[in-house]
Amino acid sequence: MNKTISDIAQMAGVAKSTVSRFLNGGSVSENTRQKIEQIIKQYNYVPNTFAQSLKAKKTSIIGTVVPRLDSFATSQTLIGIDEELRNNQYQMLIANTSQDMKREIDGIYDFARQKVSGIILLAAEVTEAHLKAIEEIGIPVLLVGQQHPNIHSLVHNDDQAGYEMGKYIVQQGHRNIVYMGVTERDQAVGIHRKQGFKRAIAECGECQVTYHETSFKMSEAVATAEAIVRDRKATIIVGATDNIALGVMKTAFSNKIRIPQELSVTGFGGYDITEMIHPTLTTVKFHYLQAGKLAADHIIRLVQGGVVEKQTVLDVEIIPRESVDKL
Amino acid sequence: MNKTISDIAQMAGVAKSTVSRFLNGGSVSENTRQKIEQIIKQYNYVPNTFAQSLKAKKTSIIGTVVPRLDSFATSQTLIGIDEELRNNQYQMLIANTSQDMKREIDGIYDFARQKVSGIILLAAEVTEAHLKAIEEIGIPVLLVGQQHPNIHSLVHNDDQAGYEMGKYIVQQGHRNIVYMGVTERDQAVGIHRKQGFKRAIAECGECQVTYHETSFKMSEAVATAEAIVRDRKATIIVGATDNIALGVMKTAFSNKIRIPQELSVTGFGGYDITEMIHPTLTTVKFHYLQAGKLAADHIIRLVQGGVVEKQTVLDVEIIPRESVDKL
DNA sequence: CTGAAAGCGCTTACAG
DNA sequence: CTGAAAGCGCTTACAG
Repeated sequence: MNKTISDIAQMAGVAKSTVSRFLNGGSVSENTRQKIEQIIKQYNYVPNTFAQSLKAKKTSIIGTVVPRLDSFATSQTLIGIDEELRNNQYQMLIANTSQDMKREIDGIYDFARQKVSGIILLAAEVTEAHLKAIEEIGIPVLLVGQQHPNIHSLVHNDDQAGYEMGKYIVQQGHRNIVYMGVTERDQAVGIHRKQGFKRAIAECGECQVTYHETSFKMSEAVATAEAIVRDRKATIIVGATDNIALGVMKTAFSNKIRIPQELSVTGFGGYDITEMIHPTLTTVKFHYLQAGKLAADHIIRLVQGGVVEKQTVLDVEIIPRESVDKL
Repeated sequence: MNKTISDIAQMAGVAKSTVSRFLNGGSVSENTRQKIEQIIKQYNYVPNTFAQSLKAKKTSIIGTVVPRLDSFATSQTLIGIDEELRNNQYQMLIANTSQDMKREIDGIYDFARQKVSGIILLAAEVTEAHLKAIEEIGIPVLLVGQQHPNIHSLVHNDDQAGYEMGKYIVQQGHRNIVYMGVTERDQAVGIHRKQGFKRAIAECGECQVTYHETSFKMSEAVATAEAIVRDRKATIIVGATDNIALGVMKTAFSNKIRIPQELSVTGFGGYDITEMIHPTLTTVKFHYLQAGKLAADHIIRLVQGGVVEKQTVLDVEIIPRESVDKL
C-alpha cells in the first residue's frame, strides 16, 4: 500500500505540515530533515499528484492536440515539444484526433477539464468551433503550423517555401508545370504554400501551371497523379507535400516513366525518407524539431504569464536533389 | 472562474451529494434532475478530475512508454492503442524516452506516481531495472514487442517472420546471403527474428550466410552496407528491419548497383513506404495496428482484474514484392 | 429520494 | 523551526 504524507509524518515523529514543508523546500532543522529523508527513502514515498494538483489548482502538464500520429511532421514536432517541456519540468499529454475535427474540439475541452496548464494545437484548420473552445476554456493555447490573428501562432514560412520552390524550378528551365495541392481549408498548405508558388510563377511570364487538388494521403496522390502522368504534358509535378510527391513518384514508376529524365518531381517537408529513395527528392525542408522546441518555449512562457509575440514565422530551406531535371 | 459542485448544488437548491449522485447516475427525482441539469448546462460545469481521482484513488488513464516517436511501428501501435482505449473510456498518456533506458525506467515510476491504471511498455529490452520497477509499482504492466516470462507480453511472431523470410529467399534461389541484424540485447529483433531465419537457412544445406550487426538507424545501415555492397559476393541482403533495408537500398543506389538485378534486398516490418518506393520492397508485415488494439484490450482487462493469457503471439505475413530477384 | 458529515492526500496561512 | 487547523472539490456510507 502507498504511504501518505500522514504516515510519513507519524513515522518521522513530526507533523504533516513539516513533511510538506520539507518536500517543498521550506526550512526544516537539520535534525528533522534527516529523519524525514530517511523515512521517505525507506518507504519509497511519493506524493500523490492529485492531492497536490487539487490544492495548487494547476498542473505542469501541457496538452498537445495532433491530427495524426503517423506523419513525419507530427512526430518530429512532438519530439521537439517533449524534449523542451521535459527540460522545464513540464509533461506532455497527447490527444490524437485521427483527422476528426470533432475530436479536435473535444480534445481541447478534455484537456481543460484535466486542468492542463496550456495547450499546443497542431490543427490543419481553424474553425469557429476552435475559436469558441479556445476562448471558453481560458487556458493559454498555441497554434502550430497554422496561424490565426487572435491566437498565438507558430508557423513555417509556407509562402516563402512555395515561392522558393517556384523560383527554383523555373530557374531549372521548367515551363509546363503541374501543382498538386490540397484543400484550401488548410490555410498553411492549401493557401499560403500555393500562393507563394504562384507568385514565383507570375514572375516567370511564360510558365503554364495546372492546379490539381488531392489529399494528404499517399494513396490518393497516386490515384490523382495517374491521369496527369499519362498526359505527359508537364515536365514537372510539384507536390504540395513530400507524401504527395512520393505518391507521384510511385505513379511514375508504375508507368515506367523515368524520374527526372522524363518527369521531374518535387515535394515540401524534408522528410527523412526523401533522401533515402532513388532518385532523391528535391524538397523544401521545414524545421519541425525546432518548431516543437519553440512551441514548448512559447507555451511555457504563456503559462507563466510571460509575453510572447503573437505570430512567429520559421524560415524554411530549399534542398535541391536529384528528382528535378535541368532543362 | 470555474464552478464547483458546491456552487451548482447551491444554485440548484440541493445538497452537493445530490449533485454528485446525479453526476454518477444515481437515482434522483425527475424534478431535481431537471434543475441540476439546467444549472450545469448554464454554467458549463465540469467536475474537477483531480478531486475525483483523489477520492477514487485511480484514474482511467493508461500510460504508454515508447522508445521513440518517429517510427512507423511505434506510431501504428500507438494509434491502435489510442483508438481502443478511447472506445473504452480510457485515456492514453505517452512518455517518449528517445531510446534512453534510464528515462524508460523513470517513465514507469512517473506513471505510477500519477496513478495511471495500467502501463503499456514498448521496450526494446527488458533489464533487471525494468523488472524491479514493474514489481515495485504494483500496477498492471503489459509488454509489447518483447516478451518476458514474468510479465504479460504481446509480441509479433518474430521467429516465424525470420523463418518465412529465410524460406522464401532460399526458394527464390539465393545461396549467398548477408543478414544485417541488430544487437542481441533486443531479444525480439536481435535474437528471435534472426533465429527463425537461421532455422530456415539450416534447412537449406548449401546456403552461405554472413551476419553483420548494425543499428536501427537508416544512416547507420547505409554505412554498414557500404563495404558489404562493394564486396559483391552476396546476391541478397536481408535487413532485420525495413529501415535497415531502406539503408541498404540507398547504398546500392549510390553505388549504381541495380536492385534486384544485381542485388536483392528484403526487410521486416511492412512500413507503408516500402510499397511506394521503386523497386517495392519484399518484407514481412507486422500487424502493428492490431497489436495496439489488442494491447489496449489486454491492459484494460488486467486493470479491471480480469484474466489475460500471459503471452500473446501475433501472426505475421510475408509480402513478396519486386526487390528480390528469382535466380 | 435527499442531505449532513467524514474523508481522499496534500498545502498554506497562522500561531507559537 | 514546528504544529494544528482549514480547505482544495469531490464521493460515499449513513440516516432520515
